Amino acid sequence: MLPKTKDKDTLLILQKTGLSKTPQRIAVLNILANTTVPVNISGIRDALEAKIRINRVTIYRILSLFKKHMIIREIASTGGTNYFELATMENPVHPHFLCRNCAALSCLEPLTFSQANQWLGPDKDYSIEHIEINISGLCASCRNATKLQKRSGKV
Amino acid sequence: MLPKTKDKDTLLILQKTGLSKTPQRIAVLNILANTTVPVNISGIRDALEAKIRINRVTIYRILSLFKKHMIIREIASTGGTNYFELATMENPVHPHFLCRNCAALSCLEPLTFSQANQWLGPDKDYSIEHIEINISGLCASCRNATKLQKRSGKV
DNA sequence: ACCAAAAATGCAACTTCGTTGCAATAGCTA
DNA sequence: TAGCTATTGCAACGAAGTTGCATTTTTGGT
Ligand SMILES: [Mn+2]
Ligand SMILES: [Mn+2]
Ligand SMILES: [Zn+2]
Ligand SMILES: [Zn+2]
Repeated sequence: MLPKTKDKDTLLILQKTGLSKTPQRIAVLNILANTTVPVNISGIRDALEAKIRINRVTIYRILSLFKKHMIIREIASTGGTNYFELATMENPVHPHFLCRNCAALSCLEPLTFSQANQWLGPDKDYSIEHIEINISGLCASCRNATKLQKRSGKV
Repeated sequence: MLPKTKDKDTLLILQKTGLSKTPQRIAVLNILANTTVPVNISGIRDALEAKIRINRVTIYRILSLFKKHMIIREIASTGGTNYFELATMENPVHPHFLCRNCAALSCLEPLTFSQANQWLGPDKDYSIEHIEINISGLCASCRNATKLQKRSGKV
C-alpha cells in the first residue's frame, strides 16, 4: 500500500501544517505513516510502547489534532473503537473491507468522483464533504479456511 | 420514511423470529419501528424512560439479540456511539447522511444491487455480506443557515 | 546560546460505555 | 397451574474517553 515513510517526511507534514514538532507527535505520525492497514487506538498504543514514553491522553489529543488538520482520517466501525489512517494525496478516500471472521480491516481501491456521482444520484439537498464506505464479509483467507473446514466435515 | 408500526406488528416480528415476547423487547422494538431516523443507545434510553422501567444492561442485551437475528442493523459512526434501525424488507440497506453541523443522521435512498456492483468493481477476493455507506457534510437546513449567516456578516 | 511567552504534555480525577456473573423474576409449555 | 427455562435486574468491573491544572517543552526573538 503506502510506501515506507521516513522520519524526515513526517517532519515535513507537521511543518507544512504549522504544528510544532514534538517527539510524541512525530512518533504517532510515524506509526500511521508506516502501517499497511488502518490502526485503532490500542494498536497505536501498542506500537508506541516500545518507542516512546507517552501518556494515553496525549495520544487522544494528538489524534484529534491530526484529524482537525486533516492529516488523518477516522474510519468508523461497529466494533466500538474506530480506526485511523493517513490522509495524503497519495492515499485518497477509499472503501474499506472488514472481515467478520478475523476482524482484519483492509483498504480497497479508491473511487473516482465520477464513479461516486453515478450512485449518489441527483440528490442536491446535501453538500457532500466526505464519503465513507465500509464493506464487510469474509476475506479471501477466511473464506478459503471455511471451505476447507466444510470439506473436512468440521463445524 | 417507515410507516407507523403498531404494537401488533412488532409482536409478529418477535413471533416470526422465535423470540419470547417480553415487555422490554416489545418496548425497544416499538421505539425502533416508530422512529423516522436511526437512534443511538442514549436515544433509545430516553425514549424508553417514559414508557417502561428497564435496566440499561437489558437494552444492550436486547439490541445484541435483535442484531444477531437480523431484526435490526447497526450503523457505525465516528462519534463513538453507533445507531440502530429496523431491518425489514420494506427498509433495505441504504446509505446514510450525517450532518457535521447539527449531527442529524438521515436515511438516503437504497442502492440497487446492480448499482452497487458497478462501483464495487471486479474484486472477487472478498465475499461481500454487508455494505455500509456513510456520507457526511451539511444538510439542507444547515447549509441555508450558513448562507444566511454569511450574507448578514455573522461568522 | 539564552530567555520569556506560548504551546504541549503528564497526571489525576471523573464520566460514560459496555460487559460479566449471579440471583431473582417472568414467560412458555405441558 | 406447575415446573422448567429464558430473561431481567443488580452490582461490580474494566475500558474508553474527557477535563482541569501543574509541569515541561517548543518556539521565536534577542
Ligand atoms: Mn484505508
Ligand atoms: Mn437508515
Ligand atoms: Zn478474514
Ligand atoms: Zn444539519
